[in-house]
Amino acid sequence: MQSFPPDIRDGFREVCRTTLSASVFEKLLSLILSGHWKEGDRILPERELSHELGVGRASLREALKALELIGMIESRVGDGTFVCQRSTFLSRPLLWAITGSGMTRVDELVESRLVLECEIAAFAAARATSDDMKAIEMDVQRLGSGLADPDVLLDADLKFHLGIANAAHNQILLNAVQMIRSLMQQWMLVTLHVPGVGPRVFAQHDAILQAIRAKDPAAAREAMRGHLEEMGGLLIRIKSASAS
Amino acid sequence: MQSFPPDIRDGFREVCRTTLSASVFEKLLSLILSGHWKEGDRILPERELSHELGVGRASLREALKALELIGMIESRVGDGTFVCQRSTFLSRPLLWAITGSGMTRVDELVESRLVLECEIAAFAAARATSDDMKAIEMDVQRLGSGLADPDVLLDADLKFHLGIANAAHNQILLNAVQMIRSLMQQWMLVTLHVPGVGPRVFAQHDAILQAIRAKDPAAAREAMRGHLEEMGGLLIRIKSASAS
DNA sequence: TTGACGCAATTGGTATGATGATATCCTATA
DNA sequence: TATAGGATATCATCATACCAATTGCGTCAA
Repeated sequence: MQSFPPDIRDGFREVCRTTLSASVFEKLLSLILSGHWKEGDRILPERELSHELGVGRASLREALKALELIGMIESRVGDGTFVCQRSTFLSRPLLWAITGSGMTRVDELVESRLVLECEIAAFAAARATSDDMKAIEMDVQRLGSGLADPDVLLDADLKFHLGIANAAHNQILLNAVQMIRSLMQQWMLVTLHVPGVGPRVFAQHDAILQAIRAKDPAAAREAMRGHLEEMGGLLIRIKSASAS
Repeated sequence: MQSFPPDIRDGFREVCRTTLSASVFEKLLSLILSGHWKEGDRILPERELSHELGVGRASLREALKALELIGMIESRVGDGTFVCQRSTFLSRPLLWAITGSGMTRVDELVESRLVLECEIAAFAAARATSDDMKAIEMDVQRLGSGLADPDVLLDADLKFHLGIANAAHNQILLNAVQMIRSLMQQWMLVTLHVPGVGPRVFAQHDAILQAIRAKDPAAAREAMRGHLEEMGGLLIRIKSASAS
């Protein structure tokens, strides 16, 4: 792993122009982002890690806590510290920004989704590989066979849209979709509980899939637009009905 | 079995189901996001604040450090702790994700911008208020009168695009534009140094402005698309030329 | 009067040790 | 064999002490 000279402490300290905690934070961050520590991995106990890095436990804890608060790692008492899914930490700051400024407007979320995912569907139609197609097809099938269970529906729907975003081969847009999706998550489930919505979603997903399979960007864009407009409209109606 | 003596801390602790640092973090976060603490404000010294909240200094520091690492506050030894500008912290986690995973693909940034800002321009044309228009017009003028200085160009360009995103009246999309912009910032300056680009940008900005003023969404979308495609293409050519 | 020097107070940065709470694993006993 | 209990590992929190950097004030000399 890290083969440092006997005295890691001095070498480590020389590098740090800012504070120790910040250096530790950056080091841990890069270890996670580079994939050296993967999702679900358990990282060393605080005491060992602090000894290994040659810093006090307080400094290490400040870095760890920062990582935890932005959602990159999770600490469980008596168990250890674990790396979280990559998608969660991206959405959190945005979530703060939205909720913190009191702007939890559903219509803005729906609109943002429309802007992003229509074009993403078009890109996917132009760029999807056969592996991408297989993944998307599987999600459509899974949704079709789980119409009874809203939880399965929610998950299959999520995977479907992420699969398409993945097929668009643009990391930035993929991240954006993930963020918006996690912001909408709470309301999605409400929509999927409405009777008759499941089969409708299935049909629309299938239409989108066909357009992508046919490598027809314009058709994919319009199919996605129809899907999102209908579901978004339903969501907004439910929201305004429950508010009044 | 045994009853604890009345203690102020118990009330605070009972509320927190998570950890103490997380509670403190959320409390401070809301104080900043709600505007109770404004940009540039100096917040209480650690010792006083920890005493005020009834938590140990270590716990408070973990929360403060997290806020500092995501760019919301800044600590200076012997001076104090201050609230940063709001715009910086939004993009940081995404910045880490992009740079950390080695995906610094300019073409993806350009493409993402295209997807977002074309529709945003259309929304702006439909929704801009007279105040929005004034702000946008001012930025166009400022760019026109500062063609000689790339730094002014960069700033006026940024303000122009943010002004339009603001006029679209969608917080989510505004945040998205801010993020992508800060990711591109380093390369934007290179583009604006190319001779002849300044006047070209000015003309295109003006065209977009006219379309928005005319409340013509389709024209605004196409004007923005033309602008971004030309500048994006230029940027990609510069990047690939310097890479080879 | 004014400038420079220096000391003390303030404030964040770091380290350490102690104590508590909780999850996991192992062992002993019924 | 199954369950209860303890041993252990691990994070959570606090108190304290000391270090380092900055600020500000007061003193002293020109």
